[in-house]
Amino acid sequence: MKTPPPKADRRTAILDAAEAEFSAHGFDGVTLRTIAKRAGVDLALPNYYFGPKKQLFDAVFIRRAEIVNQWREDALKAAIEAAKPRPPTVEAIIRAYLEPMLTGPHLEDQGWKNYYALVAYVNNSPGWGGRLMAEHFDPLIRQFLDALRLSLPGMDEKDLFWGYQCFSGALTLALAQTGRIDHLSGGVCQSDDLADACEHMVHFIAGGFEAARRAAPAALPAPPARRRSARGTAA
Amino acid sequence: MKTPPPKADRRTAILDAAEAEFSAHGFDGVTLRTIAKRAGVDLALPNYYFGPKKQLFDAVFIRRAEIVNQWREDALKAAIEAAKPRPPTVEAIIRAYLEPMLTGPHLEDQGWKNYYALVAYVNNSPGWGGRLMAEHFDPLIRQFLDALRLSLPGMDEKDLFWGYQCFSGALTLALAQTGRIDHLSGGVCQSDDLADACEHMVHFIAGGFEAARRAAPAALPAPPARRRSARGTAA
DNA sequence: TCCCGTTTTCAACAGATGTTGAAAAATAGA
DNA sequence: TCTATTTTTCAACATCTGTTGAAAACGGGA
Repeated sequence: MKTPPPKADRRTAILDAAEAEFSAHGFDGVTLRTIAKRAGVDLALPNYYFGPKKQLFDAVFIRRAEIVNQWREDALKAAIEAAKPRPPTVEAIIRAYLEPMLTGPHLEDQGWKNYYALVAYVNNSPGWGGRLMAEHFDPLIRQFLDALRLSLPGMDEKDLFWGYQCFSGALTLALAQTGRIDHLSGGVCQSDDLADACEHMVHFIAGGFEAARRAAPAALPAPPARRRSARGTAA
Repeated sequence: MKTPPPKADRRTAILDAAEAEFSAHGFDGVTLRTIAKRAGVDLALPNYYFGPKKQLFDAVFIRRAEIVNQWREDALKAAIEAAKPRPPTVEAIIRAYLEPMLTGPHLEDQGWKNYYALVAYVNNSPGWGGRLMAEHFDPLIRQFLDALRLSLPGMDEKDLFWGYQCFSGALTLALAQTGRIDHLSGGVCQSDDLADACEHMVHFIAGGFEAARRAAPAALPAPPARRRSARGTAA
């Protein structure tokens, strides 16, 4: 009566259904009727619990955000602790960023896979997507950037941020689980095998950051000459 | 009478408008009325020229695909030629893949930037997006993978494909130009400065591929022991 | 048992959506 | 000019969309 009792909890049924639908078809590709039918509830019930459609989407996005953030923060602190008094390796930091999300028993739950695809969708959506990401993930990202700065002494700030952009892009595409790599590799890689993706990403991304630092022109007054050829502007 | 005369060409006006709208809001986030209004034409005209909505989307996607493919194929061949008789460096291959898209005078045209955002949208869309990408970009991608194989002797196939997945993800997020990196870096990086993104990506991605080869367990009978801790499945 | 707050259902709304057919206008060939 | 073809407009269609208000069903405390 006072606190909302978790009874048979149709709330989570709605969230699960919305999660699956939104992650597969995007915000505008999904109707409340589809969600309600999938959740096995009346059409009016999502609105009763969550208000308008956009608030339902936000509720889905937020539900698991703090959980995964906590995992990653713990992993980062553990990596720093394990390496003391020196800063951890770049690879250890990347691993702390990726492993809590991409490996572990929670991946048996299809709901988590749907959620990851949803995060990928949001991260690639211009405008409102960026706001959602910034609000819920930026604080932790800054912690990782701070750790990377310590592990990559002398690295230029611009290189660091562009490096993170590469990192984030690689992770985002992995989270999307589009099946592209399955087709391209002829089945050698499976995009829903997130643990496999993680293990490979760790090496690739760590190597990328270190190469980006090596290639940095540090504080040279003049940048190296660009080699480009002119080309027509359209067709 | 025989050939469709390109007159005042409302066709391209429609394609341009659709390109801008689809890239900003996705397929389902856009109405034909919005596109028609933006193009300054009647609502029925898109349907007259392109058929149903999905075919209009495909027409937008295809229009510039062959152009950019031709650019990249030329750049790859030039890189191979320039390095003969040895294979080109990994960095040269990555550069041939990125520079034709991300640098050059065609980026003055906002239409091209919109198109790139559209490609990012398609590449992150599960299901039908993968089919579009595969149909129009896979042949060229396989050429680049072949070149990478020659430049990375001894690299495991799985590592190569997962490396390409990282590469593709980094590029895709850059193409999306979501503005995330602007906010995160406090203005140090600008996501619509694709030439800057390109120059940094070249080093990062080339380093990633080389690190992925170094880290490869080659053909060891038993993979190295995984280090993970158990964790709860949800909350 | 009754009562009251919560949850669920039902039916309907006002507006938007993709698509179409027929009419009108423009165009080009004779 | 007349004529045949293409292009453009107009109006409407059937359907679907998010949202809502009122009624009904439920559930636990007296």
